[in-house]
Formats: sequence, structure tokens, C-alpha cells
Amino acid sequence: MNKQQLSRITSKAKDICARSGGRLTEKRQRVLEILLLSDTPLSAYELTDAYGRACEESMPTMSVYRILKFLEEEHLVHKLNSTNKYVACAHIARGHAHEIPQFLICGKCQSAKEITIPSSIVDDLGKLVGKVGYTLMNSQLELQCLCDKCSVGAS
Amino acid sequence: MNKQQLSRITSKAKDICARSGGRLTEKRQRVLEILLLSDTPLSAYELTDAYGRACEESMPTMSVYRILKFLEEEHLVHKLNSTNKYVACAHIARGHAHEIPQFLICGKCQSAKEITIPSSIVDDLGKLVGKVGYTLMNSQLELQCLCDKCSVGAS
DNA sequence: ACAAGAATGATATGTTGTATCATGCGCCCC
DNA sequence: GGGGCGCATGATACAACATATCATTCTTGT
Repeated sequence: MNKQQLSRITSKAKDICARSGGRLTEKRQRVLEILLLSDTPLSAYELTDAYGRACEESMPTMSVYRILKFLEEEHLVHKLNSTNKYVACAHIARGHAHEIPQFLICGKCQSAKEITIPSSIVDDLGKLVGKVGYTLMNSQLELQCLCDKCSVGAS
Repeated sequence: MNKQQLSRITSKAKDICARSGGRLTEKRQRVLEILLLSDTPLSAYELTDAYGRACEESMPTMSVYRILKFLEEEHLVHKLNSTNKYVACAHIARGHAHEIPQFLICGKCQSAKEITIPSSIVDDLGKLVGKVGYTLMNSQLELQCLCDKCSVGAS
């Protein structure tokens, strides 16, 4: 991601926050940028470290958690429950419809790709769940995968 | 679950352990029984408490973790990654094929139901994942649901 | 009965996350 | 543009989840 793309996304993110009455402060923006630029999801503590390295000043982890909470509420960041790490939303620049995100997580390089599951598959899952009397709620699926790079020549 | 069912399952569990050279000791069996009798998944610390209440003697949490690790390796217990809790395998008594388990987790009463996802759905997911260049590995899905009891008359 | 190895206990520490009170800073209204 | 209100951040404490390591006890085979 180059600087122009980054500034386009953060500009859009500012709009999104403004519309809901929130503010994308400098610290919040920096945390978001770190996530946008990271190849892999980061834990709150890894973000604390990355922030310290990137910004020449440290941020208490408590603040990182608060900022992540804010960014999640604005749908700018998602949490991966299977790894307790956080990723920037892949859809900030465009429409940003905030459907439930689904993720492919590479078991080798730990990268995470945000995708949308076709409604047909969701419907199939819903029917399956219905057969045993349950009702499917919105589920953020996190599928264990090998990514394209890691599957090339993998043993 | 009545006593007869319970003893049938633990007897089967002993066989499973024996075949792999392990031993279902009394403490391990008690931990398994607590999980078998629980309506909901339990965390390691909840298990520690439950053990203390059930057995008139306490067990260090460290031991609970070790026992859970053993039981997981024997496929007698599964861990729910989305909640950091543990459930007894639903298939100990019968064939116990240890396929990858999938779970329906009730967002209201926290109960978890172990199911098997038809291969057709898994295939569909595999194709979807393949379209973006990824390879689907075995994934333990944990679907957020409402269970049959909780969905009756729910708002 | 003894030795070897497995199981458990005790203790310390690492990681993730929340609660709470204090401080700083921006923004609005006048 | 000063005063005050409210949001954002800092500091501190602690809860929940988990692993590492060494000591002790139990089991089992010979």
C-alpha cells in the first residue's frame, strides 16, 4: 500500500467517524494506519510495541484497547476471535457496507484475508443448523487455510 | 445423562486411552465426567472450581490444563476457540471417528452442540476459498446460534 | 522391592483483557 | 477569547487465560 492509498483510506475513515459523531483523532488514525500497513493481524500488545516504534512515543496498552474498541464500533477494524488479534477492515475505501466479515487465516504466515461468503453458502449453513433446531445468527467465520504464497511449493 | 450412560462412556474412554498407550486416571476421568455432565462448556478455571465442589479436594489449575491437554489429544474433549472453554466430545460412546468437530454455540444460554458439517458444504467452502487462491485446511467452525430452547418465545 | 517413567503438585511468569479514577484537550457557547 | 463541559487519554490495579519448570508422588514392569 502506498502513501496515496493510505491517505485515501484514512480520509474515508474520517468521514465514516464523523457521520456517526465520532472523531478519528491522530492516535486513533495512527493505530489504524499500523493495522492497514501490517501484513498480519496484530495483538493489542503487538500494536503497543509497533506504535512505540513508529511514533517515537509510547502508548499505554489500555489506550490501545480503547482505541481498538472505538475502531471496531466504527467497523474500521475487526477482531479475529480465534487468534485474539486485530485487522483493519478491507472495505474502508469502498462502500463499506459492513456485512459480517469472514476471514481466511493462513496457518503458516498468519496473514488474514477478509472475504464475503456467498449467501448461498450461508443459506445452506442456516438450513443445516435449522435441522437440529437451532437458529443461525450472524457468524464471523474464521477458516484455517494456506494462503497462495505459502501453498506454493509447500511440503 | 444418567449414571449408566456415564459409566458406559467413561468405560469406552478408558479403552480409547488404553489403545493409544495412555491412562484415564481417576482425576482425568473426573474432569471428563464434569464436562460430560455440564450443560455448558467450561473454562479451565471453572473446571477447577467444579472439581473442588464435586470431589471434596482441590486440584491446581495447572493440573486441569494438563489433563485437558491429555483429553484433547485423546479426542475426548474439544476446545472452543471463540470462548476459551472446553466441552466433552459428543461421540465418545459410538465410533468416535474423530473428524474435525463443528459447533453450534447458543448466544443466550451458552450451550454448545457438536455437529458434523456435510461434505457438500465443506466442498463449497473449499471452492470459495480456492477462488481467492487459498487452500482450506481442516477448520473447526464455531457458529453463533440460538438453541432450540432459547429461540422459543425469544423476542 | 526397585528402578524408570508417567502423573500430579507447587510456584512463577507470560499473555490477554477489564475496571476505575485522574488528567488533558478540544469544542461550543456566550 | 475565556470558561466550562464532555470526550480522549494516561496511570494503576487487577482479573482471566495459559505456559514453563522443577519437585514430588504414583504406577508399572522386571
